[in-house]
This record gives sequence, C-alpha cells and structure tokens, in this order.
Amino acid sequence: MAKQEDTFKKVISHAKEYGYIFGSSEIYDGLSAVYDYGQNGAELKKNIREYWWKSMVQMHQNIVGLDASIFMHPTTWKASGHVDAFNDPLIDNKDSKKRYRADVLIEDYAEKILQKANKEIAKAKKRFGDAFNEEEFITTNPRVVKYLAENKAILARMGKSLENEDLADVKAQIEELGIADPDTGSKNWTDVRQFNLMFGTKLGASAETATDLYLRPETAQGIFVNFLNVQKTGRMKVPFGIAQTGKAFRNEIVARQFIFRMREFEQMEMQFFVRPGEEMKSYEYWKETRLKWHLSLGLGEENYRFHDHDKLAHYANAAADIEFNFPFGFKELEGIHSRTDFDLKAHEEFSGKKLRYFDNEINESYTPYVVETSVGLDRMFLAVFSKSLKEETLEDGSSRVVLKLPAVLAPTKAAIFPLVKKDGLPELAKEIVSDLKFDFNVLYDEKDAVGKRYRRQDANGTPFCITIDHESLETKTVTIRDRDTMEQQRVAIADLKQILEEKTSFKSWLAKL
RNA sequence: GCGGGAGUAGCUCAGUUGGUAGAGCGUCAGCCUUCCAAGCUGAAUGUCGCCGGUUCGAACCCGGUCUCCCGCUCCA
Repeated sequence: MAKQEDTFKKVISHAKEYGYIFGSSEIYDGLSAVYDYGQNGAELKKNIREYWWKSMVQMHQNIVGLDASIFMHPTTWKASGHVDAFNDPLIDNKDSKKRYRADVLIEDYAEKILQKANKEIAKAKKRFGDAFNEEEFITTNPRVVKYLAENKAILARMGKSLENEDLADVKAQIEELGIADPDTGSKNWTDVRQFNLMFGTKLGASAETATDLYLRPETAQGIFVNFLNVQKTGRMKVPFGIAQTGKAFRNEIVARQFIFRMREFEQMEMQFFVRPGEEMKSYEYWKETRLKWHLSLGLGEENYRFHDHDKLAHYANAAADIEFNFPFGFKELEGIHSRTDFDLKAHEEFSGKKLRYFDNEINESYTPYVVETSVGLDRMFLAVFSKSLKEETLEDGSSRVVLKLPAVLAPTKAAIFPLVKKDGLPELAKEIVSDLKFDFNVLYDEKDAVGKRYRRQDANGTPFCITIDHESLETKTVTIRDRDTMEQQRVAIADLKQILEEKTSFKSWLAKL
C-alpha cells in the first residue's frame, strides 16, 4: 500500500515537472479538484481524444460526431432525471461522523413500521388459515391499521417537506421519530443540507429575467435531444451512433485522487441507437470493441477488467465498467450501458415532440434503444500516463526515468539533436526539423551532452531521438534511437518521414484494431 | 463535512535549543566533448501557504485560516 501511494506521488510530481498537469490557479493556492493541462498535457490529451474520435467516427460509416453546447434547456435535466437524482438531502451524525441521505433514513424507518404490519398480517394468516380475509383484516385490526397509517403519514410528511424544500422539517421529523444512526445508535444529528451535484448558473443579463441553468453533468443528453436532427439530416439508418467529446461538470462532495475525479472533466462518449430487442447484442459487441480499443495502446492486458453492475441505474437494463489498474487500484475507466429507451422516451414526454424512427425494413415506427459507451478523457489520460511512467535500472547499474507513452499519443514524436554544436551539425539538424515539422511535433535540442539529452526526452515521453553526427554530412544518414529499447539505427535522412509515420501515425495504430 | 498527515526553490527534501534559509536533481549562459544522466565555470529562482499573536528577533512557539494528501462518506 505504501508503495502504491509512492508511485502515485511520483506520477503527480512527474506530471507537473514535465509540463503535463498543473494545479489550477496555483498562484492563488489552487482550487480543489480542478487541474490544468500544461504544454505536454494538452498534446497528450488532444491525441487521446483524437485516437478515440477517429476510431469511432472515422472508422465507422454508421457513427457520426456531434458537438453540443454545455448549456441546455433546463427541462432537459428534469427529463433525464438529474434534477431528482442529483439532489440529495444529506445529514451527518456528529458522533459517528457518518453521512446519510436524510430521505433514506426516513424511508427505512417507515419501511420498518410497514414490516411490523406485515408481521401481524402473517401471524393472523397462520392463525386463521383459509378463513383469513386479508383485506378485511388490514382495515379492522387496530394494530395493523395504526402501523399502516403511521407509515403513510411519515412518507407523506417527508414528501411534502422535500417538495417544499423544507429541510428543517426533514430534520425535525428525524428527531421526532427518534431515528438513530443505523451503525452506532447515536441520535446526535447535524442539520439536513441539500447537496446539488449539478452546478447552477444564470442565463440573462438582469436578475429578474434570468433563467436558471445548469452546467451539464453529462454530455449524453446533448446527443439525445439532437437524435432526430442527426438522424434526418445525416440520413442515418438504425443501427447508428452519435459520438461526442466535451466537458461535463459535477459538484462532487468529495473530489479526489488527482485528475481521477474532478469537478470539471471531459467525457468521450457514443450513443448507439438500435432496434428494440437488439440492445443486448449491441451491448456485448461494444463491450468487446471498447476493450480492444484500450488494449491496442499496449499498456498491458492485465491492467484491464470488466466489472458488471448488479445494481442498475434507473435507466439501464445492463451495465458494465471497464476498470483499469490505476496507481490506487482498479477503478472505473469506461462505462458501457444499455440505456433502453429511457432517455428518448423521457424527452418525448417532456418536450411533447416525437423522437421516433421509422424502420423501413420492418415497416414499423419505434423509439430506438440505446447502448452507451462513455470514457472519462481525464481518466484515460491518467491511465496512460501513470502506466507509462517507469523507473528502469540499466545494465551498468545506473537508472533512468522513462515515460513510455504509446508513440501515437506522445506529445513530441521526435527530438532532433546535433551530436555537437559545431562543425555544421546544428545547421543540418535544423534543416531536418524544418522538414519534419509539417507532419510531426518535433523538437530541437543542442544543450548538454547527447546522453543527457536522450534522458531528458525519455522522461518527457518522446519516442524517438534523431542524432546528426559527422557522418551525416557526408552520407546523408542519421541515427534514430528508440526510447524503449535505447537501440539506434542508422537511416537515410530521406526516409525519416516514412519511418516516423509508420511508428507514430494514427493510421498504423488504428489499423491494428 | 469529520478524523489523521502535510505545506520551505520547478521537483524531492534538510533546516539542530527561536538569531532575517540550504542540499540534491532540474533550469539558464558558457567551456569541454563524435553517441546514452550524475565533467568544469558561472547564474537565476523562495515575502519558508496566508493572517495575526508572543519575542529585541519566528521557517521554528501559540491562535486562526487556506490548500493538498490519506481514511470515512458520496458517486449514472
């Protein structure tokens, strides 16, 4: 465990030291759970996004992209269920320091009373046998009548207080009912507080006319509300998908673990629309396809696993996570959910607009079912970055820190060095830079001994170093050094572009999929 | 939000009983070098997280505050 924390610390400081990730607003002491991507981080993140986008949109004829706004009509979030599901009244127990959902505490209490009534009913059933008339019993037995009325009254009062946002009354009810901490039995409660996981903001210049808006807590809804627009204008036929990357925002109570859980984060997701009844087939297909995509980066098969959900969200009929072995253990990296027709149906209901598809093949109109794949881009970044960072002991006993990023994702593809900074070597090196820069992110460095420059690029994640020596002037050849093997090959300057293309291009990596 | 730990140079960290800050690595300029860090010369960089108190004097003691890390809790 101590070792895990250690590697995680190294990941964080390396990310900062090499311009990948900085704490947000650092000069003002930072902002909790918000981070900025630096000069290298921005490149790596962009490349991950592009790798995903190309594999989804460019590689599939039946998947198209979308870029929906962060602001959406507020009713969107009523339809999606977020207004209800992302609004929790929470209460803390001062003694046990545990936090509970206040409504759940009350519901559990009401449930216990209901159980008492059920017990009475069961007992009576046993006693009276066939002669037992349950309907009559529950309206006449004084104890059962009392329990049922109590249960109903409790839930009714709670419902009313929640609806009126009267949190003081929710607390009052907890105290009146004598509800204790299920763990410790303590009745020493804090006030009930509303936690809204969505960030609110205002649209409109003056306070009176402004509309309350939310920053989207997920990007998916932008796809659902545009479902028909895309389907019609793109002449899409089910099954088809809409892919999108973009920022989402959640006011997490506790946001931790570096960029793993941030308040502002980026999602890469694709909603795949299928004929009802075919969703499970599609779900299995995407589970497999997405795992292959991850494996294609070569971070090690053993670092991935599926986690099938037992407890499903209200909209889903099947859900699995692809978990990754982060420095702090296996955690969710991507979710694959069979969302049924929940979202489209809900938007139909709330908007009053039909969101259906007419299927020519079966001559039928229906609400498509949806299979979602959703990766956290920042989590993907952390997965790639943390697994790439290695400290190696070399044969001579020395060690090097090397960031073995997949070449296709590396911010800088090649560094160009003159072996020494004289004898015309820098000039030739700069010529090569000028030529390669149109196709690749390349970097020139002449400072310090060449060995040191190699190490510098190792730590920076640059997969190739091209060195110009005296021989280069005569033979028009250079050496190209591989970051991972540290081996060098002499190649013609004229071939450099093709070699780099082969090793670092999206094409050669995506072709493996 | 609670409990624990921690905030000193870009990074990792020292800083002895309070006497106005150091190291290693890194960075920059230069030297030397024809291929794998830790060679030579020189340089920059810190209001010691912030505010207040005690003191002749605070990185160090006291109070408050902010931020980060770990755990609990929460988690579509």
